[in-house]
Amino acid sequence: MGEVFRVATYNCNSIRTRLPLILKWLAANRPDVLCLQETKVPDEEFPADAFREAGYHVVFRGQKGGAGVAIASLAAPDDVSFGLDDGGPPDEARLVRATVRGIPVVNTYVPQGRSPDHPMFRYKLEWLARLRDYFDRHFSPAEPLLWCGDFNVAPEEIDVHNPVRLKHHVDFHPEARAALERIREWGFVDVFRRHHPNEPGQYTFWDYRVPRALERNLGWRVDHIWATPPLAERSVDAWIDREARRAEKPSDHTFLVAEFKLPPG
Amino acid sequence: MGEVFRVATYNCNSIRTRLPLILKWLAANRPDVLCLQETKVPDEEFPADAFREAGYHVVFRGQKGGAGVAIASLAAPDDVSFGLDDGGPPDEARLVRATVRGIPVVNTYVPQGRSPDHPMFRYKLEWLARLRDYFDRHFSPAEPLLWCGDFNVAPEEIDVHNPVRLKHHVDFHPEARAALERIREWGFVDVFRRHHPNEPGQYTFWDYRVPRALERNLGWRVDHIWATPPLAERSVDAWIDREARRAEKPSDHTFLVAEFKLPPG
DNA sequence: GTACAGGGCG
DNA sequence: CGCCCTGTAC
Repeated sequence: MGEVFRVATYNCNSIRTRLPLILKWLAANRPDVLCLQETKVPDEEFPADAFREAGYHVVFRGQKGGAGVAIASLAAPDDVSFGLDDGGPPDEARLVRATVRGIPVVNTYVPQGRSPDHPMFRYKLEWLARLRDYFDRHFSPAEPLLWCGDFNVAPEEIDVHNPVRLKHHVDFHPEARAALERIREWGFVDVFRRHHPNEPGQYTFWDYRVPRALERNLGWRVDHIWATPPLAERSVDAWIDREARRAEKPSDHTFLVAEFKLPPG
Repeated sequence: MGEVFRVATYNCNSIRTRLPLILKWLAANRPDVLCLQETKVPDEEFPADAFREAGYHVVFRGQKGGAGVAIASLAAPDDVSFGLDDGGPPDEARLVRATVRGIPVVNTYVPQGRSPDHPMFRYKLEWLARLRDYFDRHFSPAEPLLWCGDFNVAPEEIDVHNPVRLKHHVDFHPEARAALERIREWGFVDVFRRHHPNEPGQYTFWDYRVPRALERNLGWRVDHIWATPPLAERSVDAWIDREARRAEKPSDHTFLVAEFKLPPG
């Protein structure tokens, strides 16, 4: 037989502002794991009690200047750690890792990069290279592993509403896409795309500044759930919950969800 | 015989932040007139629709740098005007006047004065002198008239929690009290005090910066409803609604309410 | 467009 | 303490 394992990722763009929406979504969807990015709170202000009252464990790492990541889970998480551990800047508010029901989950908020000529863009490319190394040092593509989060990269032309005009945007820049491709080659499957091959217009982010971006579907697919092959093969479905982007005070991103059929026990 | 006319005043300290609280209070209390101060919005951002949906007319004058006044009324207002009209700075965001059901209402947000040695304190004293002249030019103490608002003056020792220590505060300064007394002498009755003579500890403002000011009742009575004698004689009750200061996101002030029995018609 | 930080203010 | 503002980031 086997049990369903439901995973979701959401760039909440302030956990303070989005807490009611997240609690409602958790109650309605009850995922085994929810990965959050851009929580934008220092740890002492993270609303951990609200998650516990909703029946979730939660681990998190934030700071004052933005960023911030968290993993909420129905089962208690094991082997929790934060940041890249290669001797470079650990950037702990951008990476949290936890093992839930035996499955290692890495949740990242990849640096956005500001503009192609800004030092932050070099840092983004370097960060993705360091992340590939991180997977290589800690995991094997032959074993189950989940990588979730806001990757700040749209992998393919199909993943942006205007691939020509956006060619030099930091989230669709050839160098950013190549850096992401290096990680995919290490051994990941794009779980959403596995269930929706060649489907255009499937986005997880719509820029607040673009008028009526959601209605006109002028979006980007920059949030992802990727899995190593032994886990990806067990995926049964994946979807984007656009309704959450139509809520009262929505984030500019929305929820991405994937389901896996796990062996019993 | 006769109908009740209920008037309220509230320094909301940002109409944007306080709108939910105000709408709830209006629904529960249904005053004929609500005078608001420190709306802190330019006119194009005043939430007039929300008042209309609550069944209220509303007139208002605001600006970018703070201040801002409004009069909401169940009946349509007549003779609406803004500011002092004596050739000096009109300061329109500090005075709104409207006639409701035949009763002229002047709603003011008197300048606070910053400190006794600051030019703004001289401006405050001058403003109160100009206001006395304004009443003299437009009205007669022999006719009904209401003056409501944040006067930024506690008239008597009984109206502050520590009259000795606060002697030189701009809101209890002898010169400010004298300037207010000049207006009272023109022909006003302090309606709240008429119904609560010699009652200490009756305040409408508690400084945010004083820890647990409300619980310790370290307040000030600086918000007022004053009436000319023919109207004051018809007042039947007046009270301070401290509950609104215990709400979710309260202002540092609270609502002051007065009721009048008007002749039929 | 939305939310942060930091500074001014009462 | 909790508004305003300005500037910055995405």
